[in-house]
Amino acid sequence: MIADPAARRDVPDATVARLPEYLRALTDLAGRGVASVSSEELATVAGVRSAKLRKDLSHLGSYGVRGVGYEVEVLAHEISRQLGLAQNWPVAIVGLGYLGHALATYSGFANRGFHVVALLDRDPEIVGQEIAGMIVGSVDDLEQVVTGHGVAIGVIATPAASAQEVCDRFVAVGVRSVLNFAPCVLSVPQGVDVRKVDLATELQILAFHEQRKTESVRESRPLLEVSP
Amino acid sequence: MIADPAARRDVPDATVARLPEYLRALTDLAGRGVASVSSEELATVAGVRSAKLRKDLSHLGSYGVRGVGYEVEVLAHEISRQLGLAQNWPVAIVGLGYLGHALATYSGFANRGFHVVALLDRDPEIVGQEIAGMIVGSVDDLEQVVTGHGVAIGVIATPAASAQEVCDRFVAVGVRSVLNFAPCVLSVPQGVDVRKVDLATELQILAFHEQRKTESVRESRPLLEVSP
DNA sequence: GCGACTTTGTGCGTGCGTTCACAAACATCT
DNA sequence: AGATGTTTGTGAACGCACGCACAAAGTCGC
Repeated sequence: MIADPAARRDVPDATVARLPEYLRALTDLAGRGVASVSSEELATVAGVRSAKLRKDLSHLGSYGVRGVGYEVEVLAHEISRQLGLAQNWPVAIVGLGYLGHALATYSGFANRGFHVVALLDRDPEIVGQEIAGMIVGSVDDLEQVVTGHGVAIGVIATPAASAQEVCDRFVAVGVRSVLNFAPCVLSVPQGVDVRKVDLATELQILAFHEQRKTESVRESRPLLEVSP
Repeated sequence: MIADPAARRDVPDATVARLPEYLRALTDLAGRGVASVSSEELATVAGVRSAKLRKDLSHLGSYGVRGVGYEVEVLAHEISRQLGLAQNWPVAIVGLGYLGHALATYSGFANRGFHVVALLDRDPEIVGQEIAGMIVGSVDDLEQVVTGHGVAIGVIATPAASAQEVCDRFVAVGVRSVLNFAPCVLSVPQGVDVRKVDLATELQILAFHEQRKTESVRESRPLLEVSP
């Protein structure tokens, strides 16, 4: 029963996006001493429907036992492996404003297979400072730092104006995965993955729905102006 | 030609999620003095296909001119209005670690219709500090602050262990939109929207694809061990 | 060992989102 | 005014993802 070769390819993007949440839920359970879970229980903890969870997991292989459920440790290890968290990814963070600062000190990275090996900034005021036990280097040394540490993932937390330039330099020295916190679109050659996180975007989506809610309240009570 | 009533309902979620990016692109263009854009140009700046952009905008109404394009100012204003950014949303941030700190000082909020009216923390060391021109209050006063300022959107930047409790208290005093940065699932009653941002999740998704890339490289060059 | 029960893994129908391709609508030039 | 060119808005086809519902596969009790 070799599950890997068949499942190795073709994991849907939507599934990949949920794997980290499953892993987090499993880690939680393991920490509470739970040894085995059903898809129903795990789905509740992860905030999805059980059918969706089972279909997602089926793309990784067959790691459950019918009539019983999943072994927490085994499943967590398997998801971890498939996500590539077995190896330790060297990460470089460019831009150490408040956000970069938060990222550098975020323990969620180290705990999950990521190792921040370099902090870089352009501002001479910030270069030389110690943040999270590391000395902030100059962005001038980006190429040297990336190749020296074998950085695989670049994190951009600079203002939008500098983001494309930093990205280009990352790509030029072989970085093929970029996490962008700057509010702008980065153009990259094929083969390079960019994921974008914009804090304001999320608030705006919430505002849209919030407005709809308050509008529907107003509609149920018609305005005086339109009444005869 | 009344576009609103027909378009007012049924804006697909996928479209709503892209509106902030369109707005950002338009603001960029306006700042550069551009008065009019075609869907092709705007799509490039926003990082999508022109057909998708046009279909998205069609859900808001008909604000373009065939043969010409869109007026930047008009379209930006319309998207702004539909997103609910015309009004100023009072936001409260709970949890002022590095991340909360970054959120409090993030200018992207104030620029886009959001007004941070309260910062709250549990740690007596942090309560009383001045951050981004505001004094951090105690989380004990959450109910009073929320009702006093009419907070509509609550931002949770606490550790996972405290997130659900803070969320419950938000909901109890009428907050129906929550932005959650804690790595956990929040359970809320129907009618309350929760959006979650997990910094580690994005890195893990990148790691997954990064691993696939390096694997496929290894496959094209077979390992020595399996060669005879 | 066998029946009853539990839970996984999955085939199938449905709905949503994206892309294509084109007609409608406007501007411009002659 | 008519012809030509450009760009929007949208109908239609396609593909992906989700949820349902159930057979397959295991456990447990007797």
